[in-house]
Amino acid sequence: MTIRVRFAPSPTGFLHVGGLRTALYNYLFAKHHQGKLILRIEDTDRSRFVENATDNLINSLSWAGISFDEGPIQGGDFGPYLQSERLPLYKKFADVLIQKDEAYYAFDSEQEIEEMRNRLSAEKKDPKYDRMSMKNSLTINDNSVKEWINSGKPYVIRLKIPETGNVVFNDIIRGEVSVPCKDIDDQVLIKSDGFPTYHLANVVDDHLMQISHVIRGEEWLPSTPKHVLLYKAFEWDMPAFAHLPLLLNKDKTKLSKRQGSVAVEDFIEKGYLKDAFVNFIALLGWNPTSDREIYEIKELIELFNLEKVNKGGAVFDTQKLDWMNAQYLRKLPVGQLCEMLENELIKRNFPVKEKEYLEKVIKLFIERVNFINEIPEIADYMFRPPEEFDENLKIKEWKQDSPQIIKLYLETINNTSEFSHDTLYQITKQFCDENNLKLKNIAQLLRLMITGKSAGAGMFETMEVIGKKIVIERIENFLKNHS
RNA sequence: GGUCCCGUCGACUAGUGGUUAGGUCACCAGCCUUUCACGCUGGUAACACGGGUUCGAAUCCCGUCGGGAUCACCA
Repeated sequence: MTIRVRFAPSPTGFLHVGGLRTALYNYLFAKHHQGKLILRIEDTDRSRFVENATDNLINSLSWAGISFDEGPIQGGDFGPYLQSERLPLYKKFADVLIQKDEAYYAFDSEQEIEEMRNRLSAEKKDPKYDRMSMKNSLTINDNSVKEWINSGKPYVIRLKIPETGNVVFNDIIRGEVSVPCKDIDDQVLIKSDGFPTYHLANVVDDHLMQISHVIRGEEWLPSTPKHVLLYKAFEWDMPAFAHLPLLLNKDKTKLSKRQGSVAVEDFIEKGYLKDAFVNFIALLGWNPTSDREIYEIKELIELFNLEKVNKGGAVFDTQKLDWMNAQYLRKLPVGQLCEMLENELIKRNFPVKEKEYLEKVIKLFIERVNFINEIPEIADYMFRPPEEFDENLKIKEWKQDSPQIIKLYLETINNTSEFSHDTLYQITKQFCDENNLKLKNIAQLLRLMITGKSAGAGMFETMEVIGKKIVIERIENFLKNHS
């Protein structure tokens, strides 16, 4: 059997990280089995249609490196891949169900349904569609039904759930799941606007597109029995089901916008590296062994299997993601890091520096950041004079006798022609010995005057990169203002 | 509330009857050191609870509790 899986988002906005993980697992599963990955857009809800949402979805997906074998853009033998373009199909299959007495027409108004629910609630019963007390093709005669339909008045088609028995199905991740039929509602299949509901459309399409495995979020688990019943009503073979654990907020509720960023776009914007992000997401709910954290996509494909997917939800905590981003950042070639840094500098209107200079800055700071965009923040002084000086550092290091010491020191370095880390280190060390000082004191004093900050890269390396002229300028300037 | 799913350190997880319950992030301490990081070493920290089954349970069964999802003419 050839493996065919699909990612089936509805285009209602941006790609959610949970959606990305679902797509990723589908992708890994497909690639692992040399199968096909299909993108199907579930746009059967006209009221929630969002312009450009599909493009956004595809952009985020392709940023993450998830490509599809079939879909609305690349096409395929099982199209169209937009549900809104498959409308006649659903109607046809709904009619099949009516013929087989597995579904029925219903003519109730919204208000009538609400009244029914209120009545049921008052009687302490489940507010399910109360088939026999309502207006539908089960309760009114055939002629009236025909008349209603021919008159063009709105109606829906509902699935006729068996009254007794259980729906039992197997989930690859959870094992056997069983639900009593009496707890399942007569699901609307075709809405009064003629569009199918998700339930009908997804079953029909999965069948027609020959989907072998339905891999989707756990939020679909409660409605899976309806889908199972649908397959049975059509007498179709069922795909295998795998319901993925949810991605959670810190408070363990389903990951949502209210508690922080959830759009993949936001994470791209924040500067996360694609490989780091994918690596991290992949390990949220699945682990090959747990003695390793960093995996290339190739390895993920090789190792992935649904059986090892966890059952419990996973809190989406970005702390480890940040660490992982740093790991990937440090593996990147310097040239690429330079380009990234350059973009960040331009974005901030920092003075433009040549590539060689940026390379040196990268080398100084790459071990100190999780994101490239942190460099302009923590190392602004590499690009322009410090605008302020750390007060605490000043109080701690700038003593009564500091001006004299620095003046003396200034003379020493003024006389050196070679302004490299090694020579600066030697000179400073010697200077300290001669003046009975500790290297530490001078270094921190220099840091204060040249960078204004208490933390940074090695001071002599920093001075080497900034260069003699500017270093001396900054020291003199500081002396002028602090004598 | 009904139904379904789930329950190992703060977080991500390994574990499938016998382990001092392991790893990673975070946190703490020490080392390194011109500061901050990196790195290295060490540390705090978990099997929700109660019954069984068994010579022996994190692992199997039942119950309790807790958490979540879902109950639309949304997906």
